Amino acid sequence: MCGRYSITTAPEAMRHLFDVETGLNLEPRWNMAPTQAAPVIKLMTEGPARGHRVLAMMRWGLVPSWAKDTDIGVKMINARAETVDEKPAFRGAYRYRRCVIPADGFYEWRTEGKVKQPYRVVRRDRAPFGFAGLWELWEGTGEGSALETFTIVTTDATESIAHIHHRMPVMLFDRDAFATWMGPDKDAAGQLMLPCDPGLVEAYPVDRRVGNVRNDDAGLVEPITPKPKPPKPMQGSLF
DNA sequence: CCAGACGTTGTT
DNA sequence: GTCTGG
DNA sequence: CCAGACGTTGTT
DNA sequence: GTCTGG
Repeated sequence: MCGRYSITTAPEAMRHLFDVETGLNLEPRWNMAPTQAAPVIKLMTEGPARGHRVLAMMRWGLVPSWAKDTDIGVKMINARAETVDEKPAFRGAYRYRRCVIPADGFYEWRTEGKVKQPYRVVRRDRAPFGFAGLWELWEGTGEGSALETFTIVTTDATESIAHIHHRMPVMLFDRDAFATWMGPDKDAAGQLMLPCDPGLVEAYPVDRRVGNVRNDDAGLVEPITPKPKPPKPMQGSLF
């Protein structure tokens, strides 16, 4: 699945790749976590700019419009591609509010013996990409409580990373895919919800510090070389 | 009809 | 074990 | 997703 | 809001 990712791409490169203007001052994020505000590309749904692409900061964890409070969002950080067209929590967003979340890697944890080892999944060419996402507007009760939130669509893991984890986010690799995903044709968008070509991605182990959301620095994306096990002390004496 | 859920992952 | 915070 | 808390009373 | 369970 996808519960942590990175987006360190320079704003200028993001504007170019996603064809969207932004006045936002985007700092690199090596450790984006649920409930945090992340840059998301959507189409304006109303007003004179209707249909235009915009980059907005949204909270990760979709809060449906009918929710009494925003707590439910924590449980909605991912949406299964297989059921996104049916589930009450996602159906409306899937039909009308598909979005693209800029990223340049995501993290998956694998339990290895006693430790949970994090891996970072990236494109083999190290280029940024987009996650297929859905967004919602939650207006709450009072004035000024409006909140935009998003979720990341997941599918089966592609073969090259399946040894780490059996699910992965739906990845969009180029401008055509971004346009189709956000476009009006729901069924065309649905065709994109597949595991990616295994040749396009790879995974490598990273520092376990990424587990703590308070850590957010460039060291988190550096490959680590697994520590060799300390040699066992000699049992008995040879002499 | 009303009440209550509405989600995913991983593990057993 | 389960919930909350980030 | 993981990490870290998980509680109350009274006193300062 | 809308679906499911009873």
